[in-house]
Parts: sequence; C-alpha cells; structure tokens
Amino acid sequence: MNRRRITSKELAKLAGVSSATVSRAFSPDSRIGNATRDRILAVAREHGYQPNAIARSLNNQRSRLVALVVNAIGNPCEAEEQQLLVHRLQARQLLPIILCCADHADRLQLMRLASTYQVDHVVVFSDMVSMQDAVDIFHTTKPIIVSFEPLENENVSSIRIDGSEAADEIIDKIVRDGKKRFAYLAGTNSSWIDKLRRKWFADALAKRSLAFEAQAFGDYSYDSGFKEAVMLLHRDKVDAIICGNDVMAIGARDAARRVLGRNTPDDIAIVGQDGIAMAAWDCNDLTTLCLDHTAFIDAIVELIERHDAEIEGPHSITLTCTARWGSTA
Amino acid sequence: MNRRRITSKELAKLAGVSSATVSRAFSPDSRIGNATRDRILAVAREHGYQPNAIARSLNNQRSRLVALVVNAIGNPCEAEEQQLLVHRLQARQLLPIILCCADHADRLQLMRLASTYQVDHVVVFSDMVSMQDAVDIFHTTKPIIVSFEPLENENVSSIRIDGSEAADEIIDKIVRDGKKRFAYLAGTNSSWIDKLRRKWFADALAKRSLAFEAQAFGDYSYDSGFKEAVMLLHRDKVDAIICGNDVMAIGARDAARRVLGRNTPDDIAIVGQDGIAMAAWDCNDLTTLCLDHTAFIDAIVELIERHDAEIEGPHSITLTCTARWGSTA
DNA sequence: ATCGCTTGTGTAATCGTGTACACAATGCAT
DNA sequence: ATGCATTGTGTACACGATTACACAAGCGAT
Repeated sequence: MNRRRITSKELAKLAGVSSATVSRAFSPDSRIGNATRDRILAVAREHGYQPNAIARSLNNQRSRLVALVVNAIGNPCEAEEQQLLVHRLQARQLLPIILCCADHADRLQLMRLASTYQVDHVVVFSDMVSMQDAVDIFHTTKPIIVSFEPLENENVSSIRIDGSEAADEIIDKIVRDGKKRFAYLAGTNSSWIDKLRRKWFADALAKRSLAFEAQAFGDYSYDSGFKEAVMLLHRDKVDAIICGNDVMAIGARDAARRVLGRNTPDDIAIVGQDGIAMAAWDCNDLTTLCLDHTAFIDAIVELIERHDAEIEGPHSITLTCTARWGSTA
Repeated sequence: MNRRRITSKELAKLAGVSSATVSRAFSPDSRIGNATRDRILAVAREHGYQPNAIARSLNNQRSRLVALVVNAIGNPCEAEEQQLLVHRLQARQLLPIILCCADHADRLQLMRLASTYQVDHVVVFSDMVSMQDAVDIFHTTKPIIVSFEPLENENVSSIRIDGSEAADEIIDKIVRDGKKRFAYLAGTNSSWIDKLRRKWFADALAKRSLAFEAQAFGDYSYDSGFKEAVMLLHRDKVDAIICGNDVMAIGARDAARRVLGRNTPDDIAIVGQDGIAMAAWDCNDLTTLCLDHTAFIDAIVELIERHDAEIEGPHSITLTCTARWGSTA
C-alpha cells in the first residue's frame, strides 16, 4: 500500500510541465492547450493523482465542508430530513460533517472544533443550541438555524416552522369527537421548540375555552412516551394526549392499549408530531402534525445558495405544517 | 459579521511574539515559557483566535477527518450504530464525514471526492461498495470494512459478523413449534450481505432436512415487507418468514394480520434481523437475530486505534449474533 | 572563568495548491 | 513589416499553520 500520494509537482515532472499547468488541467475554465490538458489528465489517471482538497481549501478560503448540528442521528424524526439534506449537499459537491452530542458542554466544544475546519456553511437542527452560541462559535460563517419563531439577528438565517393552523384543525376534530380532558406530553423540558409546539395546541384549546389539564415530560423516546402516558391516563384521567413527537405517540398508544386496555380513537385520542414515515405504517396509523420534508430541505438549500451568492441581509423562510389524519384521533 | 478570521501571524504581532511561538502556545508539549503561553492564550481568547485546522492538516499530513460510507441515514437498522460511532469518534476529536448515496456511480464519485480530503480513516458500512473499489479509491488509507465473510486482503481491515449459531437456535424453535413452510424475504438482491444472512438460515434448515420453499426481494423498507409478505402468504402458503431486517419483518407482520387475518406466532412465524430498538417495542415485540451494537462499535474503534498506532498487517475481528426472543416466533 | 546543559524564542523551510504576473509565440489587421 | 490581441506556459508568491535549526540567556558544576 502506497502511504503517500503523488503531488502536483511530481506529476508535473512526469508530464514534462510545471505544477501550475497541472493545476490548470484540473480547473475547467483556465487557459491551457487541449493537448497539454489531455496528456496531463492521462498521466494523472495512470498515477492515481487527484488534487489535494486540503491544500486547495487553504488556498481558496473555501473548504466545501458543511457542519450539521443535530440532536441525534438515530432518531427518526430528524433522520429523514438529514438524509434528504445530505443528498442535496452531495449533489453540490459539499461534504457534510455531522456534529451530534448528548452532553451540552461537549456539543459546544464540538462546534468549536468544527469551526476550525473553516466550514463553508452551518445548519443547526438542534434546538439545544442557542442562536447566540451558534453566532459566537461560527463567527465567520452565517449559521442557518431551524427555529419555530422569527429570529431577530442580522448574522443568522433561519427556517421558521409554524403549525398553529394545523394544530387548530386537529383540536377541532378531537373536540367534536367529544373528548374533554387534554394532556400535553412534551419532549425534554429544556427544548424551546417543544414549548412552541405546545403553544400551538394550547392556543387552539383556548379558542374553545379549554386548556391542558395535565402535562408530562418525556425525552422523545418510545419508552418515555409509554411510561408517561400510563401516568397521564391513570392519575390524570385524560382522554386526549398531544405528544411532542411521533415516537412518543406510538409509545403512548401502546401504553393505553396494553396497560389500561383503552383504544384509539374511541376511548382516547392520541396525536403525534413530525409526520415520520413510520407514523403512516399500518400498525401505527397515527394522526400527526407534519411538515413537508422536501419543502423543508428545499428551504435550507435555498439559504445555502443565498450565502454562496453572498446576498446580504438576514434571511428567514417560513413553512407551515399540515395535519395527517390517521386512526388515533 | 467579521468575514475574516485572525491569523497566527496577526495574533503574534498583537502579543509581541513570533508566529512560531503562537503555534507553540497551542501545542501541549512544546518548549514555551508559562508566562508567554498564558499571555498568548489570553490575547487569543480576546480576539477569538483558533488555529486553522485546514492549514494544520496540510502541514501534519493528518486531517482528523473520517469518512463513513453508509447506505442510508434514516434507516434505523444502521442509524443506531452510526450514532454510537459518531459519538466515539468525536470523543477522540475525529470528525465524521457522511457519504450516503442512492445511485452507485454517484457513490463512487462521492468516495473519490472524500478521498481528496485526505481522510485519516474510512469505515465502509455499505454492502453496496466492493472491497476492491474501497481499496482503489482510498489507496493511501486502509479502509475498515464491515463484512460478513473474512476478507483476504492485506490492505483492508474488517469486521466480520457471524449469525449462524443464532439462526440455528431460531430455526430450531420454529420447527419445534410445528412450522413447515419457510420463506426468505431478502433485502435488495444485489446485496451480498443478504445472501450470507440467508445462508445462515438455509444451513440451519438443511440440518433438519428442510429448505426455503419461497423467496422474495424487498428493499429493506416497511412497504416492501408488507407487499412481499402478502405474496408469500397468499401464493406460496408459507407459515414462517425470515426477513432481511427488522423493518421488513414489521411490515410482514402487519400484512399477515391485516390482509390475511393471520397472527403471530400461532398462525405464522416472523423473524427479523438487526435487533433495532423498535423491534422490542410492545407493539412489535419481534423475534430477531441481533448484534450487540456496542461490541460492534468497539470493534471498529479498536481497528481505528490500530491504524493510528500503525500496527501493520491485516486485521479482522469476528462478532457473533444472538437471538432476541419476542412474540412473533 | 569555563564548559555544558536546559530553556525559551526567532528564522526560515515546508505542506500542496491556485493564481497574478511576466513573457514568448502566434495570428491577424494594417 | 509593424502593432496589437490572444494563447499557452513558467516563475514566484500566497494560503496559515508546524517544526528543524540556530542562538542567546541562565544556571550549576568543575
């Protein structure tokens, strides 16, 4: 195994040209004779030469690296979007670096590490990172932040997500079905995204002179949804549970059915949020507040393009959620 | 927003030293006076200076980047492991670059792109990439390949996974339960991993003078599991389906119950593979062939360490699967 | 006082590209 | 034949760090 790669200077010697000409052979729009280019590319192929992207980045001041700050990779509520985004980035020859960390101090440290790699773009999916931290750490790269309220900061672009209308539709149906006692099963209580999602539903209830009778905190996992739902149903006697994401909703549905023998939608209404693929599976068939993943990623890619084009000013794109009707509410 | 970062030379001027001394202030084991170091670090913090990792990589010949070649991000059968690995890498200050591509030609192109970034390590999770392609493209970096058979190549390290014993246990139980007609529901038919997994079960059947009566090909998705299972049950009248992964098994279970009104484990046995968290949820409770994710990732990290320590020679680590018993078989 | 060792710092080369600039060769219009 | 624009190539420097080497200062032992 060759431990060392061949360099442009070495290749130049082999092809009988200067290293500058080798570089030109690999730049599409540069003044170079066709014969020379072909010869260089042939020799390059023969010796397995590829320009060193690290050296190029240093020279260019463009790394073509993109930092993606996410809460988790495994969690399906983000995974589908991550997958889409990664594909779109790669189609643009951008390489994604995943930053994903359980502990908050570690997360900031990790972001600092990534920032030393001169990433061209930063996309913050994680609601555990404050806008100010993102701006401070990546102070030369305007971060793109996924948020649920408009961000008032020149140095940030944002995707704002609004689900208030869809939440209203869902509450409307559940109330018409005769449900009276609502509970909210939140994700981590440090998540401000969850607070806003809760607000959409709370506002819809208030319009009908209702309010959440109970509240519980899970951690976006199936197990926490299961466990907290048992409490809500048993102790608080609720008949409708709005969950912070789809996975907890599935856990809650299982708990209702298994532990208390209560079925959706007759005995109890259960609502998820995210609209992940699994929610539509026959065994789940969840009613859920969902976002169009494609539109979401399109918006992120558009902001990346604006940054590349160096269009100035703050940018914010708003997306609205829709209701997906299943048999759980 | 400051578009430009401060450089070590500029910081040197500010602190009244040379750029070499600035560099030393950031290298733990270098000869530098304590007072000088403290002063430099203070000035650095004040001006938000961090050494440029791209420049450092160029000099060091070490990028601290790791390429992860995966089939998909969203797919839970890989996601849990990816998550674990990303955490472990980041604890070592290594940054993961995710390479994930639907189309095969694109995938190879993407791997070539990543290789120009001088990645320190390559981990190939995807069974869509041949060993030879990985070796050719990353010819200066010995790839770590997750495989299901021993790889006979000096230039490759591998994790070999063996589930033959666990498959035998599972088949034993199903046969004792009186099931007679077995089908195998494979993932993509171009996947050689799937061929080996199938072989574990086929061998176990052969030991009992049985064989697969039918075979179908899905694509590892819920929908394909659902659709193919309908065919297998209806046309081929099988009473046991071994699936290529857990997600398809869930789809198959739903199909059996919903379309043909047949329940596990009495009417039909269904077995998954992977042992993802979701398989253990109450609504699924799958019998599945599973791998210890932690041991798996430990093995990968160990191979990375060996590469870093420049221990020569081919390395292969073998892991064995275990059966997880649920109510579907 | 001299030697030798240690410590701290600066100078300069290096890593592998990209590109501004210079210059020779060519073609074309005058 | 002269002038000018165009084309193709080489030279040299920049990108931002690390590090081998040199050297001065300090210190203890002889």
